[in-house]
Amino acid sequence: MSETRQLFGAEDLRAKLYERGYKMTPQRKEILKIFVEHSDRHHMSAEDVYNILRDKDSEIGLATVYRALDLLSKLGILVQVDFGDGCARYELNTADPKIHHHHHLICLKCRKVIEFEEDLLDELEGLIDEEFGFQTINHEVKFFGYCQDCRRSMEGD
Amino acid sequence: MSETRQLFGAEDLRAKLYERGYKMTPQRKEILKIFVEHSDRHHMSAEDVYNILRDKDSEIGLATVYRALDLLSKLGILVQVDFGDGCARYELNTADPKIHHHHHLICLKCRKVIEFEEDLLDELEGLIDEEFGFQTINHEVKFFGYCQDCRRSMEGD
DNA sequence: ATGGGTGCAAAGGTTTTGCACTCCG
DNA sequence: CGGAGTGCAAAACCTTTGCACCCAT
Repeated sequence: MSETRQLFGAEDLRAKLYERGYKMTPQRKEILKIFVEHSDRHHMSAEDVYNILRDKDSEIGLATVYRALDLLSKLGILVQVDFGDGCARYELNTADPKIHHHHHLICLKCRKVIEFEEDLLDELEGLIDEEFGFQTINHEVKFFGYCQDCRRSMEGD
Repeated sequence: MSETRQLFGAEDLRAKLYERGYKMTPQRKEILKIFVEHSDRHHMSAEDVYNILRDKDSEIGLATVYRALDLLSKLGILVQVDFGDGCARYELNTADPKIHHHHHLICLKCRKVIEFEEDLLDELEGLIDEEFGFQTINHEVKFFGYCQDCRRSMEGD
């Protein structure tokens, strides 16, 4: 009875892969593990993951990282987010679809990303289905602006 | 007394450019004109704009298109949006900051983009300033999912 | 006239792909 | 075993940059 185990284990991965006819490999396991271990350090790019692997003396190639991130996203284990900084980023998708609605404040000056929780949009999804017949799988809300620190440092302008 | 003139004219552009020390050029005028003329066909990429220019036998180079799109965004005339399809897209920023809050429904299957208006988030910006001291300049809301057509065509699955 | 702007081509960065080899099931 | 998965390097993309020339101001 380990339903409230931590985030996402190797067996969850195996099951999800098997479900769709993919194989479990050490590479996929290792890459997912990095996201679980770095669940504090959200939204990592392929390069970020690759660098962590190299630090660990892993032999996993960059192409494999890209392929794994893509696959894990398709399986709904990761979600891709894009902060307009020229590379795709990924973060763990928490299991409960009602929980993963955190959003991002992106500072246009220092590029810092602040997260916040907000479930305000759930009701909106219902309206969107009614009006457009559109079934929302995931949504993404980003606020671009200036963070507290940068606002202070710009006061002189 | 032409305050309610159409979208965005050459003189508005000249003024905005001058204001920041940039020059008015035929290229910049032409590129903006494309957005005004194609205000129905939203969110165009640099390549899209370049192709329209080529159809018109314009000599404007792709690098100039990129530079102009970047500049027009900095001036607040265009806004950059990203649908995760590998290239940056741009659309006209309507003059009134309270009006431009339309958002996007992006179909994961056919890549169609549906727009909808929703000002629900204005109140949220106030809360964000209070809580994080973050000053929002612009926000972006995207719903990823399946459109009506694709849902129908997938019914067999 | 003069400094910003342009066009071209080359370089840059991220992501994808072809192919031989490996290894999971 | 057999086919999916991997690693490497090359290719493919989108975007930026260097440079000589051009043209708004």
